[in-house]
Amino acid sequence: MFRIGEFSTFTRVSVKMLRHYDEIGLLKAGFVDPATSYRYYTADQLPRLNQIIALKDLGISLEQIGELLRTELAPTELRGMLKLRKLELEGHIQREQQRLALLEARLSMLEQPVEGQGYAVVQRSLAPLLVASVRQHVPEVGQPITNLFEELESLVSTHQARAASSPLTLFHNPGYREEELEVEVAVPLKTVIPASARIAVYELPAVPQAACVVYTGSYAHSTTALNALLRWVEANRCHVAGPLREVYLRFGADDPDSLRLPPAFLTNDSEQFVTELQLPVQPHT
Amino acid sequence: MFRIGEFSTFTRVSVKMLRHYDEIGLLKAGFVDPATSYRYYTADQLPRLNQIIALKDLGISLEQIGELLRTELAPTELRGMLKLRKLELEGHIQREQQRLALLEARLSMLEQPVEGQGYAVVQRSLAPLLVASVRQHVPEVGQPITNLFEELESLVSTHQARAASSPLTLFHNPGYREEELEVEVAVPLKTVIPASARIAVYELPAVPQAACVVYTGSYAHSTTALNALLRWVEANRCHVAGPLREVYLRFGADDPDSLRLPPAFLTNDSEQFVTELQLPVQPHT
DNA sequence: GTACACCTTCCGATTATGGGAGAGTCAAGG
DNA sequence: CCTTGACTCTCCCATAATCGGAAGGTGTAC
Repeated sequence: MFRIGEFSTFTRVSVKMLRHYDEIGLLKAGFVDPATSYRYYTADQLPRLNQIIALKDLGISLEQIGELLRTELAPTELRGMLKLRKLELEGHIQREQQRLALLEARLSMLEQPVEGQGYAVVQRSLAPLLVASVRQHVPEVGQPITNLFEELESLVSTHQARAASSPLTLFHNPGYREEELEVEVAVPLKTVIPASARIAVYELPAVPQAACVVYTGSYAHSTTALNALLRWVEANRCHVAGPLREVYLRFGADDPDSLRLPPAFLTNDSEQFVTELQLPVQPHT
Repeated sequence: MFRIGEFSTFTRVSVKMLRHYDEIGLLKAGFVDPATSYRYYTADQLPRLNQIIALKDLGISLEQIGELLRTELAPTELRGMLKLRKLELEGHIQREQQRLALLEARLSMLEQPVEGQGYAVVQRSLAPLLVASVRQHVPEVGQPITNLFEELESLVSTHQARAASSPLTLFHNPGYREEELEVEVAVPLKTVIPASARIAVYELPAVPQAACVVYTGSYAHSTTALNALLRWVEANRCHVAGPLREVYLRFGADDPDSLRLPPAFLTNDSEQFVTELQLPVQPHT
């Protein structure tokens, strides 16, 4: 039987935390003196505590750990989780690196004078466009969207209905933009093809007036371009009248004629990409 | 001028957060209607917000970001921070992997029956030992300790005072073990050498009774060994009477005779290491 | 002119963790 | 046997960044 302080020094878990684990039932003290309420721990409890801190280091919340330990998890299960977590961690690292790239773009933005960032914003109208599209909530722009494009393109190609213009993404104002991002990825069609539950086939409405800007380079630069767009909108005293569209004019540098490659977001070697942002606007108020 | 919701959708910062940033003065709304308290944002504020989220993604707290932006940071400075952060991130990744290794050890512990974990705990006495030592708070076991050993060994070798026994670490109960770990790393001496402010030279007291266990392999296994030790202490109804000692009997597999290599913690290829844990105990109560 | 989307403030919750107050307990030494 | 000092108890509060919700006011489009 060890007192809480001793147990704390050997397990390197703070007294506060041991008490906390006791409270939430994650690791109850082995014995509690009914007279003094002193907690006493036994060596038998060490394995469980070790499990707990191992799982905690895996990034699992205490609540989930409690559930896991309640089910007396088989070692193989743990192994599996370990592997899974390892993968997850690697993916995490990758995403971190992407973030760094994006961030680099954001920072480089600051190095130039804020005003003339060299983005030529033009106002024009957008023609209606027959498309096949998937609309979906995604946690963030990137891989998921590329996957959606792959799905769409493969479907459309089986019907040989692909029109020779660029694929695009529409960013729908998702409620008040808490939580997730609602995107609609769309590829142009020359003929109507059967829709499905997931995939809609319809005509994107014409837009009488849109502020448009073309940017080159990876997705990381889109922030800057959007910035220019909004600045234009403000300067011209219009207001936004529809979801932002992002049109992938050129992507896949080696194969500029192929429209069938989905855009590769956030890759490093994407400096040759050409993208247009289109923002529907209405003049005046 | 954009209303908060619109600004939110385009910057992908939630309305709640925009209001929060306004409150704490990180990004004040460009204009607040005095009658309605409506917040209005301008395109001019986009760069600043982009800075904020860039820095936030760097892992910097909002408070610090505020300070940074107040000083109108030079771009080169930002570059530097970026590089720094990148390094930091890589280090972080490395540590994560170490943690995974340690964790693997913890988990594998579970795969064996909890009882006989094959650790032979013996009780014996420890002789007094003249040492040079550094006592210091460290955030975690690992690199810092290795460095301390290097420092000690190099000092001792200039005096040619090294005794031919193993270096060790003492883990002092650091208060109640909140915050940091207080370790004392020590190398044995055959003669007294001058002490300094950092480095103490004295005789470690003899310990009449200590529970000892030898384990092989990397530091990751020490948890298990300590576990066995505490179990023994409990079973033999003694209690702990001093700081835990960790004696590095063999380390640096290629050069078993060299006592001058500091132990390499948490490395992968350390399966040949031999370490003894010694825990001073007192019988009975 | 009414509905509906949007905005406001205020209050509370989250998760893992620690600080501190005020009071009780244990063990060792006088 | 009593004091002392280290230890423990419970309770309350705080953090940082973020969200949820309630109650009430605003703007605008049909």
